[in-house]
Amino acid sequence: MLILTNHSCHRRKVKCIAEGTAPCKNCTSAGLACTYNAIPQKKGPKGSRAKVLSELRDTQRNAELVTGSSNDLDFDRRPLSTTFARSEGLLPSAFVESCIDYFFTHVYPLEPVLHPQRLQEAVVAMDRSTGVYCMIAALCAYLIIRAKYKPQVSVLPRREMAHMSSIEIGLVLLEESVRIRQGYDDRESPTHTSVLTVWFYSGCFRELGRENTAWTYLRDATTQAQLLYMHHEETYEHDVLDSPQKRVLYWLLFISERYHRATLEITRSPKALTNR
DNA sequence: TTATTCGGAAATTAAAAACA
DNA sequence: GTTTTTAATTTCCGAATAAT
Repeated sequence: MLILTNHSCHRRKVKCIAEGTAPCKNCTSAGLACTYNAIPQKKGPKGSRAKVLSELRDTQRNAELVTGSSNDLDFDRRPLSTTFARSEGLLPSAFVESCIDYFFTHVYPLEPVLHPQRLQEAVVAMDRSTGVYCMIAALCAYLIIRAKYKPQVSVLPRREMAHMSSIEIGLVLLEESVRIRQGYDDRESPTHTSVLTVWFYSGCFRELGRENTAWTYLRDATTQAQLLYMHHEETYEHDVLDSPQKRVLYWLLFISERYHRATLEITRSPKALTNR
């Protein structure tokens, strides 16, 4: 939920003494314009109230994943399905909308990589476009795995997911996106959507501790961005609506790539390895 | 002495759980 | 269905601090 708290009394934590339509006393005495520019957040509890129980389940399942005692989600070794067909009902609209809501509340303030209108357009186009479907699935996986989004039981795509940890749900979505993307080749004509998709993959795999996979996807994303001339300012001129978001995406890729490269150099170079 | 800041208690609100 | 409980945000009191 977007918060725009600009009211001086609220900021100052003082009681707003307004008399009719005139500016309030605090603003008048402080010489401030008396404006109330706030969109209040929804009050009340969010998510399941059985918080402790679901948290315990989640922690236990995640621990199992790390120790490898549960091998049914071993992403590296499990062969991907040979078909590239979409899994039935994996991205119902209620679930996607809840993810989008979370994205704009928790991720967008730090990583504004997608314009709200563009994302809504993508949701509409999801059914007929494989690339967009992959991006939305990747975004949802990214939110769950990387941004720690825990969807409410009521919005989950499948009933059996109520008994899965959030990481497991994220993995299902990530696998779906990666698998479907393998069925079509967008390398010859990368798009902003495909860059985003791969950027989300990279974030997911990094969070999962698959550094090499994350790095490969990050390089893929930067290459695509370069092919799209995202490093040229003229690229943004013809469509200004989401150009700020595209710029942010480009710079995030650029910074992450450099950072990752430096990290690899420090931790994995032959010299670093012999010094251990 | 007066003005301002801000920690946090109290009030308010809304969603989930419990109940009939 | 209604009521209760719980968990979230909002308000703003008043102590601490800064400015004059």
